[in-house]
Amino acid sequence: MTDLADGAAPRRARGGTAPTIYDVARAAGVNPSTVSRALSRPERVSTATAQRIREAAAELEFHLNPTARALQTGRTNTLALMIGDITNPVVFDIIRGATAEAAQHGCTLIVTDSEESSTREAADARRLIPAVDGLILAITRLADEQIHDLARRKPLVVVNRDVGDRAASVLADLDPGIGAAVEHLAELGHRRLAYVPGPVVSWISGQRLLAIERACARLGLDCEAVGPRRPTREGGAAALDEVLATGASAVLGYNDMMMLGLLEAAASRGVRVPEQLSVVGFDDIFGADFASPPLATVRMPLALAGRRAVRMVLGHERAGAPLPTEFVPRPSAGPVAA
Amino acid sequence: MTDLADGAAPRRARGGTAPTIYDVARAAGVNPSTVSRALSRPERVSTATAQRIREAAAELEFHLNPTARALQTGRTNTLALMIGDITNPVVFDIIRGATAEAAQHGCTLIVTDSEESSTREAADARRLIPAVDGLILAITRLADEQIHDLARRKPLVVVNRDVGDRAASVLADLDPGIGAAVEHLAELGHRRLAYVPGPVVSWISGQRLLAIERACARLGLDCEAVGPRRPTREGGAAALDEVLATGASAVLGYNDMMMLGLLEAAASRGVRVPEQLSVVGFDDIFGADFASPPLATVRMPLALAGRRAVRMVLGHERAGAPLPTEFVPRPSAGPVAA
DNA sequence: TTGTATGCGTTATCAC
DNA sequence: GTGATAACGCATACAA
Repeated sequence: MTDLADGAAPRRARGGTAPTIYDVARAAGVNPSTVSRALSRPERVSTATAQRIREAAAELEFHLNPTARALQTGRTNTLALMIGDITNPVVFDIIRGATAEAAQHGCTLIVTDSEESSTREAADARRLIPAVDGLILAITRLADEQIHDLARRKPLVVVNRDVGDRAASVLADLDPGIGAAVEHLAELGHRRLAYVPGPVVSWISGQRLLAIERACARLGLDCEAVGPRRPTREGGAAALDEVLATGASAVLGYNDMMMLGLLEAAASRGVRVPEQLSVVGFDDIFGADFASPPLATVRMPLALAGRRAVRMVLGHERAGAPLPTEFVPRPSAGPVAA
Repeated sequence: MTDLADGAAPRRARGGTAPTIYDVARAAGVNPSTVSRALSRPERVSTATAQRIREAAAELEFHLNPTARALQTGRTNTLALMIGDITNPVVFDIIRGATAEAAQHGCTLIVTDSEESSTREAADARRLIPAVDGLILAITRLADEQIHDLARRKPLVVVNRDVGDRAASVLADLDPGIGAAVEHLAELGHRRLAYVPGPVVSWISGQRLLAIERACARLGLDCEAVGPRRPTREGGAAALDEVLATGASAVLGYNDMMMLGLLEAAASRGVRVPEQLSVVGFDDIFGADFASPPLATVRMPLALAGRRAVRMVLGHERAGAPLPTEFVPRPSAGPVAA
């Protein structure tokens, strides 16, 4: 079978470098191309030689060189997950779902953080695109046209943003979650709502407002949007005054981060939640459940979105129905004061 | 932009495939090897031809194929950052620091999540190691020997764990932060502390206890460790009874996640913090500052740790002094009841 | 079923 | 300073 090695260590045909299929071929007494077949297309090789080759490979601790394979096949088994701002807790679940799904397909995931810079995001995309089989964009700052250009070169999926029919996207159906949230507020006696938008350029922020307005129209509530804010705790805190000025008894915010900030501002200024103001966020990020008071929120299945994005970019799934959102009632949404 | 060859679009020498240095060479009227030099080693080419080549490359929208380059040079300009559990918020600062530093060096970062499985971590490492220039292990579940094996094949840095002199690591100096925390508790009148360890296998958990014991010895306090727990909110919540049973007036936990859980358990059971029990965590994760009450904690500069890990694995920095930790006082640590 | 020959796109080693 | 040519390690038509 194998020559006697002079130790427990696998014998390396050549110095410190990793063994190649040539080394395996020599050890197994076959041609290198047979080794390649045995490892990539086992069904095209007799079971006997396949067995011999596997043993030789194991003995040598051989592993296919992914770079060489990629150069030949054009496929890298690698996906890029481009994150606009990795400090945003919503991406945690997306990353987790995506890495898990990618692993199931034998794919590795490259995660980039653009630190909110569209310039950097564009540069990373250009650099990465020849080295990956597909791109997933989460919280992208790129313009629709830039996204379309990328999508012409490699499979591309955008999470949580509709960029038209020239690029695929994983979207959420906001109505179930937002509908339930507004219904809940209506049942608690609220009649007048405020919405704190995120960045004006955010497509999803606009969608959230539209869904809120649909629900309000259906249930006969008023809704007023205040000035847009940065999607941060500071932005939410800064919005408190304006929200109170609207006379609304409940506020919905672009995301949890902002409402967490608004909650802090309310506490430090003696505005009681939910007695004086009910608060509802979006995303159900880490911390929403143990904020004080715990933050009611509308969430979408982000890990599922990450998984679906991977399946779509790999061509294993076509764009399906939007993912359902869900309302999570918590103490920050309470009855309107008598 | 259109794909029409005779439009304003860059002319593609061949069909849909990306242009190569051969295409650039033909367009610039030079040899392919000169193109390669002009792009990788501009100083070895006359400025005139370099200029011509750059123009031709730009015209063709040419980009070096990183796969082919990697096959030839053996360098991929890629690092793997292997995360033991990506749901742990501490890793996000590490990821952020590492991605930023890697970007500065023109390196891309592959992030993996082992989902707490050492088997999977080992498999990912074996699969990735031929495709990267180095490995960074954060929250690794691998045994020291496995780590040493990997370190023999590629540069490797472990974050927050000492694996001896056979692999590099980025460590924290726990004494400043823990010393300040214990001093703070002592000044508040505490005399008896409890420590809730994380997993018994966790090297860093043991280190934290040792540092606490050093500080207690110095300041004349008592410290008792209770049974180890899972490093989760559930684990921390489950430890509450045992902590109270020790008679300690203050508890330090392996990490913030656990102490956040303990805080919740205390609230739901009517144990007032800090009046009946002061609580101190580790890591200063997202949410620690707005928990109720806000959680005092000891933090290390995790983003800096990520940056340093990248520099070390790239060979740009040798292991330096441990990174300093810092105590962050917050209301969960208060005066001992009279 | 297996072996032969060639190409993937780049860099490296020579010549010139 | 530039050109020709051989690797890098694998996959794949094609021949046997």
